[in-house]
Amino acid sequence: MMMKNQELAKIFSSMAIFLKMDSIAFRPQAYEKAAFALETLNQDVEEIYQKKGIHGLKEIPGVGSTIAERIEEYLRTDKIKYYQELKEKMPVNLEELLAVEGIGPKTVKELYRRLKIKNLGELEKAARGGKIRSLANFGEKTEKNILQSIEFLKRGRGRFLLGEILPEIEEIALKLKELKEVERVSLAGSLRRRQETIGDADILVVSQKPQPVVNFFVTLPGIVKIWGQGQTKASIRLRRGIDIDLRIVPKKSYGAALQYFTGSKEHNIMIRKMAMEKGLKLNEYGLFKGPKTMASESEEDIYRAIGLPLIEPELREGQGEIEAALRKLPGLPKLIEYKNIRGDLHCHSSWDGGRNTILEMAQAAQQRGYQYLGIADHTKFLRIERGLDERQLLRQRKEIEKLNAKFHKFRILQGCEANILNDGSIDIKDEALAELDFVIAGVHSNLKMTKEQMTRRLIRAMRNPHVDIISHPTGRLLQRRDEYQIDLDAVLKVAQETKTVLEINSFPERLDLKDVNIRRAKSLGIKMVINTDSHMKEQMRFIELGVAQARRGWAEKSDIINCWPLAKLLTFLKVI
DNA sequence: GCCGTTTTCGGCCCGACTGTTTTCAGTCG
Repeated sequence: MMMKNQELAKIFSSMAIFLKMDSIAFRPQAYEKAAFALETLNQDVEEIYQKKGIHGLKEIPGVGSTIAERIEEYLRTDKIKYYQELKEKMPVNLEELLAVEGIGPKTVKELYRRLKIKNLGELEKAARGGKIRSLANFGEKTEKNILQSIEFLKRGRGRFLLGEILPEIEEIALKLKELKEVERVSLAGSLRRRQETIGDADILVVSQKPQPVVNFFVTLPGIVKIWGQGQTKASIRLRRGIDIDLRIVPKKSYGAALQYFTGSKEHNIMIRKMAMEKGLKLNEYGLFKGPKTMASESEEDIYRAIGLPLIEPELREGQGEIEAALRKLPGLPKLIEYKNIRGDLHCHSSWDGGRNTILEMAQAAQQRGYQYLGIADHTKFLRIERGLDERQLLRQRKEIEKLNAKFHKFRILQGCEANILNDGSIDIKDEALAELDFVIAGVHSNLKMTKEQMTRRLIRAMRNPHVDIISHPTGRLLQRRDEYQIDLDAVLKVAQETKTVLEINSFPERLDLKDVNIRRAKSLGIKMVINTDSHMKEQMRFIELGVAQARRGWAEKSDIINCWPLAKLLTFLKVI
């Protein structure tokens, strides 16, 4: 989807790096900005060009006449001459070499000029052969560091799922909190913004005595490498491969530091610019007017002094949040909060092979403070998941009714997660679907259809009057499988028309819908539901990942049907 | 190379740490 956007973004980032090699000022940032704009654009650059030509391209922020011409050149000839020239001058595998910790554009250039190093393999060979230490401004230590970084790279570094990293880092944060020198601990960076995958973790600590905190941090169990340690910061790698950066600041600059280290980079550049326009200087120690501190202790103070309301971390992606904050209407959304969830409408039970009985799942839901639980077991097409048929659904209904009779102020709703077959029909008869409190339908088979077929398949399912919710609508699995081919615009349009609810599936590798699609759905007034898809009661905690994704998608509690009071939900689902 | 309710020219975010140097450049976030 939107291939040319991504291709161009990659080319422009590479060009920025080539320009940095030659210490060219500012032009690299211009290319980086254009790359970011293209990467995050939700329109196809090809389409823009077809419809509005080069003027349309220039409307993209960060794209001026020169870059617009280069985009045009690429769309027409599949090449950019200037880029080819830069590449010929320096025919190296940038992506590979820059992935090595401590190697930047200048080093790549020097290594190529002196040793003709073009890729990771050649770099490793040179380092092993002791060739690097002989270069001017390189030494033994640099050579050793390069070798070690390569080792780490080979062992498969990459990004980690939010869901697997968040609990681990929160545990470390707790340990830090217990130190007597520590006054406050907060996660920062992409973890605090709850990005779906995390490159490395940032922890911010408030302390008057930083040294003991650093010492404690670099001796945590499970550390395989200390990247560096200073007076106020340290950086380590844990055995499982995640890097953690720790920063320690005095209380008075906590807000400024938190704002600074939460990012994103794009958001912060815009904030800093706004500060400058007001004659202020913003850094991680505070917001200053000359020698005078205007704000520093809390993020809220900083934003206010710049003329903005506090912007929630999940929104700080440079995707229009500052513009929205400056607007009166519609302004910033009042984001859904973690405590707004009143129930989970997609949990499996032992009926379809889940680990826990309906009662156990219901008890777990009650412990979470929920008012209701939706049991949505697989249906018969999915034999491998022991999917239920019409008769089993009827028997399950009896069990649920019995359980419900015993509850006070809690209710189990019976649904199912039915299968959308190839032609868009549902694998359970309409009469049986009509008996259920709600129906989730999802695609679980034949995922590799063409875009037209898959779109038609989903649309037909949504037009079934019994179908209330579409589960994991785009089918992606993070780091494993792409979304299936669908025309999402067409699907959203039908969801809007049929009032079909789209799921925000909270499973760590799903998070589907994802943030940008949640935002698109919301803008069309489409309702969503945050579900965990739990196959055992322990997985119900994944709900916080779904809420995080919803917040990143600018969702408010009115957009999410399982934040509504039960009565309103039941009316919506047409349960009597 | 982009951008403009201060500007069509002159600005463009900033500090800590490291390793190599003897005063600083490169990298990172």
